[in-house]
Amino acid sequence: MTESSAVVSRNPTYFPGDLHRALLDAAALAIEEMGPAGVSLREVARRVGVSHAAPAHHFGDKAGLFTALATEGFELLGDAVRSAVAPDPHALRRESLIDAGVAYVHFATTHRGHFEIMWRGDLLRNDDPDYLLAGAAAFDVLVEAVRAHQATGWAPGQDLVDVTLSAWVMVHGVATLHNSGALAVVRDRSPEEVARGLLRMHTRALEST
Amino acid sequence: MTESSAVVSRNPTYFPGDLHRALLDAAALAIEEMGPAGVSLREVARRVGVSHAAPAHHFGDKAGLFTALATEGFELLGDAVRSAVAPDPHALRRESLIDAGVAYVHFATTHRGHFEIMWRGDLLRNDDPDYLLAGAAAFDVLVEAVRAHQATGWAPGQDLVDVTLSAWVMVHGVATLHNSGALAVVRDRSPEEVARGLLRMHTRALEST
DNA sequence: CCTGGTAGGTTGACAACGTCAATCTACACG
DNA sequence: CGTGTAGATTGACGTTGTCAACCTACCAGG
Repeated sequence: MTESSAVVSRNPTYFPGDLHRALLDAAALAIEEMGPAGVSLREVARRVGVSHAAPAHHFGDKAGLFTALATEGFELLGDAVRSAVAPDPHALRRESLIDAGVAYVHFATTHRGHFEIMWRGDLLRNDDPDYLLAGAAAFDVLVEAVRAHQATGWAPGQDLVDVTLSAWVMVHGVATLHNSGALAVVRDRSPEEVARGLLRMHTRALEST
Repeated sequence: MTESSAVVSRNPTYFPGDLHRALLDAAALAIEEMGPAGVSLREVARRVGVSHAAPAHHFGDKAGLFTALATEGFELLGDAVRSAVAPDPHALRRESLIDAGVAYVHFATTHRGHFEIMWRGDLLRNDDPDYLLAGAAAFDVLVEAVRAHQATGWAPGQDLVDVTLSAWVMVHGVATLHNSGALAVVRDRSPEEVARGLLRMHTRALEST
């Protein structure tokens, strides 16, 4: 321990562990702290402790890093919503849609680094196949939440995708307004509460249509 | 006409007309074309035909230009919603809230340059007094739209700000999802149509509560 | 041992960017 | 005619994204 207590590789060239992972984590944290516009590849490299060109080497370019982060964001978002909907897949509950929506908003507030980059087409390659696929998969999770809710007899006559779109628009509006600070100016309720209130109204409105 | 047909000032130092105005217009157009992240002060200056430092000279810095543009955006948005609500201020109509929301979405799609910058706190000074004031004024227009609707006997028991918040979240969700391209992936309906459907449901849900 | 080959990072360079101090220019006013 | 000043330019500096060239540790075959 003459040097320090940090784990240092004998090899100065090879990064100790998964640099890919470390870069994504650092990027997410940096976005959370400084906003997407304030993050540079060199800043991310500095945080991880590698050369300034290492991030570009791994992800092609800046858009590549952000695209990878956004893709991961969609996967995490899907996971979060899925586990909120179905703690037990066989127990149908009348709150599944509401819980899904609240989980969406909760993810947006607790994973700002990921969430903020997911919708910024000017910072990433929004025609990337993985990105598109992950986005579609996340939407499918929302559709499944509605289907589960509909299976309890709710809103039997409504088009599945239409109802999903309605709920999505609501929770996405809450999430983005909150993250831009606009929600706090008007009301000091938590975004999750606002979302829950909206979704309750939504489900009641379509109760037996 | 030895030179060209363009209107050229005899004076090379003074910009012919309102440079302030020209810079804002160029910035809005540039954002629409390249997204906020792709716009540089030098690019804006190039479009207008002035030196690279002229924009910063007028607006302090990049955040200053974007803040001014966002502030103008809130004013324009307020105007658009206001004139949609009350073509005749004495004619109470049951559609005033719906028209207001649709106008909100219509503005977002037809003024992307302004709308996209209005919510990006990392690119502007979101504690700027003018910016905050313009935002609050725009929200007040939404509140007035709800009040007008409520004056027809709709949703008499509901809190004014709460109902406004609900409608705002919906139309904002539609606007942002559309502008990020996500809406088109799921449904090919126009964002205005989606907003109208949502608001119709919203007004029916609270019809006599 | 040693001889390539390759994956993983580094280095150094370049143009473009935001910002700032210094400067210049045309006008207004005395 | 002289001087102040608002409006815009110039030139410089440090930072950024990107790219080509390079370097280093590891691996396989002889």
